[in-house]
Amino acid sequence: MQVFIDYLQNYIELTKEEASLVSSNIKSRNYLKGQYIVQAGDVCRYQTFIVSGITRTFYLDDNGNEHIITFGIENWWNGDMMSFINQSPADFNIQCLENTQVIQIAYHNIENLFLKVPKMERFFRIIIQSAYANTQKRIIRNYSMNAKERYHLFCEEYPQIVQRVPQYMIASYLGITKEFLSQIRNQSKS
Amino acid sequence: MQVFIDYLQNYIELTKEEASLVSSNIKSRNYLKGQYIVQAGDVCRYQTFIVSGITRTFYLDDNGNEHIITFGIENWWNGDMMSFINQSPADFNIQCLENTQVIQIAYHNIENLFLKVPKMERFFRIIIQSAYANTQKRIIRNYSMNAKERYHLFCEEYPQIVQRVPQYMIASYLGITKEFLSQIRNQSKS
DNA sequence: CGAAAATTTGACATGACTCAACTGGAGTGG
DNA sequence: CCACTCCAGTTGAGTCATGTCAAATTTTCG
Repeated sequence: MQVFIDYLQNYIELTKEEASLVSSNIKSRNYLKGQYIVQAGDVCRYQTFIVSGITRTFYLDDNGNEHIITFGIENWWNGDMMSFINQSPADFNIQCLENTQVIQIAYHNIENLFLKVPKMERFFRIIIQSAYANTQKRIIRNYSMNAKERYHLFCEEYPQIVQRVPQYMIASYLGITKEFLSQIRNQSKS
Repeated sequence: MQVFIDYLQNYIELTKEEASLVSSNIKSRNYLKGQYIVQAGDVCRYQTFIVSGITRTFYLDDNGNEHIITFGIENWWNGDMMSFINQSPADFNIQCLENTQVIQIAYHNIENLFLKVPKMERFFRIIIQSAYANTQKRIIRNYSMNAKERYHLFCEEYPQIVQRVPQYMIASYLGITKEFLSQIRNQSKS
């Protein structure tokens, strides 16, 4: 828990009472490799903060193809935002790719927490703002760069992820086939 | 101004005093067709709410190609989020495609407003949350649908936009060339 | 060691792009 | 009201980036 409070203090200042209010509204939980934090069709009941481990958020389209929307690593947030906001069935699956420890805030607790500690509202605004800005950046990259460029940029920006997840998932994240990624990697060697 | 206060009340309840605090921190402004609300390289000083008119937000890549990230119409927000948050030079341009009336909140006023009316913090969290969820949806669509499917979906979802902006801009938004969009439209007729 | 999972390889197919030429308004000015 | 230009949209030929499918190879891990 303390890890999480420390992390929060990077964004907002909490008094002792506020910190303990936060603590009483969160839960720690451990998932095994392969387990799901959210499954498409279920309601996403928590915002999930990753303490350790790694996750992937993916969408299964009508043709049965998986599309990875994002990975989650230490100190990142995860969750199907739409599903959480509206408490409606999730479109996405979130699966742990390693044993993963998380901190979770339940929907009914978060609203409660926002009332008692308005600073938390601020905190989430800040977090989501930058997640939003990053998604926009991603859209641009998909449009203005080719697959090879996107791959190399990804390797630079997220070396920790490249090392820890299978290549075919990176291909999926980049929006290309595993075969084509393989080809790209081959070219780069020469 | 009142239009904007009414709009806010859809999301949060404001007392008279709060409403007047909001009013005193916003400004109305009119832009002509072709004018820029934000230009890449400048700092984005405002969050901009569109009362009437239409805008496009686009990115100019290293090869000189424009990529439309989003359009903005009545009751939508606009702004380069990264630039606004960090008060750093903007990557994006926001241009009016018609004469456009907006409400703007300046960076220094918004922080001030958040302090005095914490509900506004809540309001922005909600707005940005759904903007974020929409961008994620867009990424999935780009990956799981081809150009023709994306075009038809766009026509269904945003008929108001299709009617009001030139075709080559829609092609740019969809991530394809104007020539290819033209071809798609031809196929669909038969 | 053996089976399953991940990656690679190669032949072929295709969606989407490029470039250049052409068409058809919508001003604009004489 | 005509001639001219400008801009958006269309058409077509050729090309390229990326996908598909199937088989071979390598890696992982029980």
